[in-house]
Amino acid sequence: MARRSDHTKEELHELIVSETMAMVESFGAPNITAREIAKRIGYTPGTLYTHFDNLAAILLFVKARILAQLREDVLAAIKEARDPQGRLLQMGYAYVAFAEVHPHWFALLFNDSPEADVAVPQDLSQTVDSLFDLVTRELAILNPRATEDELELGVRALWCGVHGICALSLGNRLVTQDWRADQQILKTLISHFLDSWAIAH
Amino acid sequence: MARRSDHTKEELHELIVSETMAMVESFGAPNITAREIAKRIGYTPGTLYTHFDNLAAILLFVKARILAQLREDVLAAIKEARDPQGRLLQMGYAYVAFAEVHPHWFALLFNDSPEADVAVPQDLSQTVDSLFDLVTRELAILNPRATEDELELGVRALWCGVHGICALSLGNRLVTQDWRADQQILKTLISHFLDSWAIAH
DNA sequence: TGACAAATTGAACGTTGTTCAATATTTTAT
DNA sequence: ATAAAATATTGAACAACGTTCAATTTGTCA
Repeated sequence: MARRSDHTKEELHELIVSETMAMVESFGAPNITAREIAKRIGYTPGTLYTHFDNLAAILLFVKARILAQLREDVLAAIKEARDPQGRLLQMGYAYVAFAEVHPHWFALLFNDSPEADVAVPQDLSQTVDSLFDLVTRELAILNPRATEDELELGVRALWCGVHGICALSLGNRLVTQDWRADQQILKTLISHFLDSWAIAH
Repeated sequence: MARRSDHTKEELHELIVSETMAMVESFGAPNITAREIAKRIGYTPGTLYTHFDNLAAILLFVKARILAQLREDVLAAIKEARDPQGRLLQMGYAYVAFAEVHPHWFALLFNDSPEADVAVPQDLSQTVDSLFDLVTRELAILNPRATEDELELGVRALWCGVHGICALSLGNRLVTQDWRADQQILKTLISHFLDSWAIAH
């Protein structure tokens, strides 16, 4: 059993969140138990509840970290190409790759309905916004005459499109089944969309 | 307590599945309990397990019904338009509308990872295949010169795109937030994709 | 009517998230 | 240094969960 001076409040918070994040990655959020988290960090379950309201609250912190990591991946992908089309394609690749390399993380981010009693922290919205801006910038270059509304619609349409590939290639094999050509699907989707986008209006 | 002669085996099977389906619609699959199902149909929990292997098995039957209903909605939508673009748009509308009218059904269909010990029945795959064919037909009309591989890629790209809108407009408001213009996003996505599709190759 | 088959029950098991009085430890005040 | 106050941690407990299964009830058929 752990001593009080083993970790400061902050260290323990960090310990819990990072351990949970690792557990989610390996066996998925639905299989996470408070008792297992506690055992792994060398404490008893009760301790978790002196630092967090409940399990959902812990997972919310994990969510924020996962999203931050996804953002980093997408940011890094931008440097892989010099033209807008290429950058958007690379960003899409990064997004899909993230979902396939860390399926459980991705599932936690998007499949879990948020608990009603826990508010979504600003962190999450801000990170999402910054990702939106990245896409918006490229779409604006490709079509300088697009209005703000058109841009917003375009970003969301493209984002949803890419996201759909991830969502369907995840655990549920109802649509993508064993086709496994997600990258080709991604290229098809983005190319056709951008083809028309660059000309339109 | 229920009598043996109250329902035949088939009636009880039907009773369980349809009651569960209604429960999923109103408060979501994760909040379904075996005890509550049993109470609602006037039996004890044990009875469920003489007709189904476990809760997941019941939900699998529910899944099949939900998918069948989604298929009917999409089928009905085809009659709403006379040209391929219009039909594809209507199908997309139907898909998105289904997700928004029955969010819990949709979530069960696509968010739930299938249990490892329960096999996906043919029912599901077949229904999905028939939906695929509907989209393929329209895309083939729009571009008669597309190869089979291109068609398959196109269908999946489009499907994923539409699905992404649903996935993101669901419980998780991380991306679509309160924008609520899913139909506009849908139209943007499909229009741009088809614009390029009809010309390309 | 009696024997057999089948359906249903209800108590039980192990596990879950969560709570909270009791305990152990550290910090502060004297 | 010692006592007192503050805080962290524990571990037992609770209700609810999915699931199992011996016991019981019910229906069927000879």
